[in-house]
Amino acid sequence: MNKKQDLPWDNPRFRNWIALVRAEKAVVAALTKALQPLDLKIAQLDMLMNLYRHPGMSQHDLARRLLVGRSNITMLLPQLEARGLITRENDAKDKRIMRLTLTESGEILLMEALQVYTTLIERVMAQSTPTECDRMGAMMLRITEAMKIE
Amino acid sequence: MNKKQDLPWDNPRFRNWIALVRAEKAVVAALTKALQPLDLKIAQLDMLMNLYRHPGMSQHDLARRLLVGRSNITMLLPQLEARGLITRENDAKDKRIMRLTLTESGEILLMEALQVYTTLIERVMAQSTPTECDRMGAMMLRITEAMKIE
DNA sequence: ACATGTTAGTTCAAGAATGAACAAAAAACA
DNA sequence: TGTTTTTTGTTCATTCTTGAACTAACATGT
Repeated sequence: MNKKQDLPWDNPRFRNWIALVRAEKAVVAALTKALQPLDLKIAQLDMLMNLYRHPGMSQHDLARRLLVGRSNITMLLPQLEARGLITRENDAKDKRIMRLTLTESGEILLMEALQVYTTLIERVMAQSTPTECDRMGAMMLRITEAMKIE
Repeated sequence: MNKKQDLPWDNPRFRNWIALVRAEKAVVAALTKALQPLDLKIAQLDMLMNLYRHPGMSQHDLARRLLVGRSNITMLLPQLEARGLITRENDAKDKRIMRLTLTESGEILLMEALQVYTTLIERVMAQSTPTECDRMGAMMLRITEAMKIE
């Protein structure tokens, strides 16, 4: 076993993956900072975004969509509820389910946050041509699919 | 202000970014699971990798390279030290600095972990041609650079 | 030499995320 | 109907991560 040759740093594919991870971290850090004036965490923004697109969602669905545990949702939602950004109502038919919806002020804050988000992403994606960007996006969808299998 | 038109979901660039985030999460989840038999967390693997490439690194340098706080390093290193994977020695000249190095068993474990890591990344990157993969990697480097400025 | 400032590492309190165990409600099925 | 299983959400203990405050050691400048 030739050690040197097996080292992943010499592998272009590996280096490209590392580059992706670092880029993602850098953008997440920038987004975190950019959202501070709105007093919003990324996890909170993710929740608001999902509730905007799917009003009346249950906590379980929200957790699945965000790829987090149900308990995490239970812990984080009260913050948003206390700020009046969302409402939690019991489902009429199924008393286990909590139906989540954005309030008006929640929607307003979301729109502000999305403005911040898109501005940042524009800057990120301005680093490549639209074609290149689309190609990357398609590649990422394939990767996500590949990870689901086995 | 046309609301519908401004929604980021209609923006291809935005969708591509979301795809990247989801792919990264999926791969991280897969890697976390793949490393379980070795009883290694990703954060620990990152540390071992860096110590392998830069023996005698200080904790501060390690923190900067991993983009985490210094205190995080302080909290996590004792685990690796207790398992005999690394050593921490005071620098001879500057008594503030702790010099970190991999032990032999640390290096052995690292090699096993790298095998797991590279196998996974091969599967990830097999989703695209080498050219496409390189293009993506270059794009990520540009993004990282763009995030550093301002 | 001495005062000031900077750097390396630690400690601590707080927030976020996880998974296991649990209660209540609903669904499946005999 | 009555029993069992599944689903939804909560609670709890644990781990990870952060940022601020702190100590010790070094550096700078007068």
